[in-house]
Amino acid sequence: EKQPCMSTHPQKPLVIKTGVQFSTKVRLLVKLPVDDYRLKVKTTFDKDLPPGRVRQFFIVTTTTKAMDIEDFTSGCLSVDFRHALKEKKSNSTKTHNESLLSVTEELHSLSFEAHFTILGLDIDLETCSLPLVVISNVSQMPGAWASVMWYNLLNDEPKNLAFFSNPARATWAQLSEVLSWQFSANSNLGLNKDQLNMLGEKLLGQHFSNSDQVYWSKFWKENIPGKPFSFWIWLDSILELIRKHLLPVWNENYIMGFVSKEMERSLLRGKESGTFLLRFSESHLGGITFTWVQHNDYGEPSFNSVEPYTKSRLNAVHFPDMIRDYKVISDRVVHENPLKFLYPDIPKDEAFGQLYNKLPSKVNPYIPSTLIPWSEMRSSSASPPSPTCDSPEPPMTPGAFDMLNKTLCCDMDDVLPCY
Amino acid sequence: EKQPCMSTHPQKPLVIKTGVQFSTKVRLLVKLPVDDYRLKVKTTFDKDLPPGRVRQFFIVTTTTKAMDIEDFTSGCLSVDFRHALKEKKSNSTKTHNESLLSVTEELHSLSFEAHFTILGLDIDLETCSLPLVVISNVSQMPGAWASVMWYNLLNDEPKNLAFFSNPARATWAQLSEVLSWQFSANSNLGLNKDQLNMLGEKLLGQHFSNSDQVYWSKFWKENIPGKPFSFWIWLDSILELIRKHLLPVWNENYIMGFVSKEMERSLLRGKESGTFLLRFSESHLGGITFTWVQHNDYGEPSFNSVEPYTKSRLNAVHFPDMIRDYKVISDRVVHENPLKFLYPDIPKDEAFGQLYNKLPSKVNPYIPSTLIPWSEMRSSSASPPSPTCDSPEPPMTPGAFDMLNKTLCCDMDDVLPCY
DNA sequence: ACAGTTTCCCGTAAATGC
DNA sequence: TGCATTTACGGGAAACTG
Repeated sequence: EKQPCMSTHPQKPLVIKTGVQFSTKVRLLVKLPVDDYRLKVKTTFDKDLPPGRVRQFFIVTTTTKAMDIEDFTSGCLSVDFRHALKEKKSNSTKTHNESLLSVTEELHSLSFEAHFTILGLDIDLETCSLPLVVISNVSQMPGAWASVMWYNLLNDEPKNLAFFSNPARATWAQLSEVLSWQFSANSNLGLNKDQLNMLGEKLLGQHFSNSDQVYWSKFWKENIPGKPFSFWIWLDSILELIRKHLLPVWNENYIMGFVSKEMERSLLRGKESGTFLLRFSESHLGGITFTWVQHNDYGEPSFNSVEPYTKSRLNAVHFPDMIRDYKVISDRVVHENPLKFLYPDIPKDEAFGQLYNKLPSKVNPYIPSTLIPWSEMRSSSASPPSPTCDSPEPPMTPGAFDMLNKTLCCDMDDVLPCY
Repeated sequence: EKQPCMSTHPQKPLVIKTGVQFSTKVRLLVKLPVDDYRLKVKTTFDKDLPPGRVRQFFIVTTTTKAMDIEDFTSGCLSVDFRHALKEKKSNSTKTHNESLLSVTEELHSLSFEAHFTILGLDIDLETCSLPLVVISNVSQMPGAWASVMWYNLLNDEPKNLAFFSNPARATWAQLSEVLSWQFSANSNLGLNKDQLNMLGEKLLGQHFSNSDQVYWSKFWKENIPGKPFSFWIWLDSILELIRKHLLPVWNENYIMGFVSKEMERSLLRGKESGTFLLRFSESHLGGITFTWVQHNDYGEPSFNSVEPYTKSRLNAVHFPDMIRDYKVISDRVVHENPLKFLYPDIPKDEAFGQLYNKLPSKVNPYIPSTLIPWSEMRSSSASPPSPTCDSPEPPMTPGAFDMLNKTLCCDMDDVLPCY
């Protein structure tokens, strides 16, 4: 009969951080015959304390408020709350050992009650929020949001606060839809088939089908083999990177993002030298890199990926400007920007032109100085470079790339062996 | 008889931010005959509310606590408090108009009381802190600290909470000592005569003496002519820059810092090309720049200052590395780093060598990429450059500097005209 | 409308608890 | 001791308030 709404973190409802205000709204969906009746709603946190809860919280703000007419045409009654939660420091003897759940898997709820008497009848109204996750620091947000997504994707019983003691599995068909939705919820663009395919391989291995199941632990708890973070922590770091630093570039669909290194190479192999694509780092949290292809005199391709840019660098330099200004220097000569065509064949400035920041062209007494992204490559001593300074745009020395490829082959972590 | 101590912000005692804990300690300096007596100390904020106070605060934590034996050898009694303050939202009618003082000029106090009876005598003990400034955001810290310094430098009456309704003036002799102390309190190095002289000229004009007086308003309230900030706000931004980004460089005395542009040029004029010095920006808050001298073929010096580096860039790149890696590029040729000798004649690497960050030398599959500070200079079309690429370290083209000097002359804000 | 001031709350670092 | 979780609070930005 009553319908509660919750609003906390803008895009992350159902997660509540202690000490941070959140709003709730309760609406009475039936029209009472007496609309001037002072109908009081009382809010209770964890009214029916579920078993296995270690932490207890209470509402530090007003818990009781009278309903009011929300909309004069309908005469609907509603009430808005502005709450905040605090942990009850219980010196309880029960330790965390009984539940192997982490705090972000602990589900809570908010109950709303109202009592009134009409025509001699005592009426009790009660409603309850969807399960909530309570965190104490934003660093717990990724885990909390993972729980909210997983619960609402897979739970079909009502108010199943013990869901994570035995969490259901998601089929890839279900999960991939949610993942794409996470991107479209944070931007204007979801994930396409190819991107989802790469993510599916990451979770399920080379050959998988839509009906394959993903375990909650594989999604959130267990680290990706060889990496110090789980699948969702990795993916969420990318969502945050997009939100904070790459929104226009992502919205324009200029970031291929999720592409395996095998695929990356096979895509770039046949393209013109200087063709590049943007890809999220699989080894660093919240990193983006570009890979470009360069063909040597014999037409053999080599692939180069720049060290991923993370938020600390993107705070200092605008990402499209990085692409515009990227320089390779060898032997004191600044080579032409090796990034020429965004895959498949869009001239760089045509794609990114409208995203560049204006250069500070104001006349000022200082020599303008910026931080530019650059890479220094040393040519191998066997083939000393002869930079053609007279040429306005000297090509990269093949020697530099030979050397580079040798280096690249030393580490198999994030790069394919060079054949 | 009792001696209170206050501890708030590490280096900024007597400033209290609402909602942030601070500690106090009260020590009984006389030894009472009964040392097991439960002597309770009560804390009150603004016990004797001074007139003209618009804001009222109260202590949200424990205000009363029993003294304890601090030191068993002396048997001294003392008590430690951990307090926090909150504003009393008084719906008082008195507005802020009666006092033209800003909140950081409003002085408050903390009182400590204890009562006991001994041998039939009622004894009241009471003591009180030095005047306090209460702020609600760290952005008010510079103003608050200015008040604390000025009060403690110049007030000689006891507990003069109305001090800022008619603040005394400081002689330059007094003030310069305090300013130097601010630097030595934040680092290992105070200010020398030359640096203080530049600051004195900024406040008092070209010719001044130690007995000249500085007005409080000139020190803190009024903006420096032509600038959107006052003297202290400017100086404090530099203290913060040093604390957060330049501590080792400052401690080594490598930052001349406070030097007028006239002086800068006269110092560099006679020095070898590539001699540079480090100076704080006078036009940007919390900025540092380097100026180097370059002599052309006729022996005429030109001076170049790079756009000041502020915290956002220093967050991304370590300052000594900026000096090591600074590059000037013209016509696709990277010139030798123009910074060679730290004034007067210390080879750059000898001075900064031990301050450089290690370059990430780890082998990884990515092309290492860093942000480098660089300036691009275009040579004038009249004298096309002929970069000598065969020379391992090509000198800067004179043409580039001619062009640059023309540009420099356009703006008189922060640079001298070129003669 | 606006400037001075406070509130809000993220994000890093430190402290705490198990 | 190490890891999980909470607390602390600086700092940027929004909200408030005369």
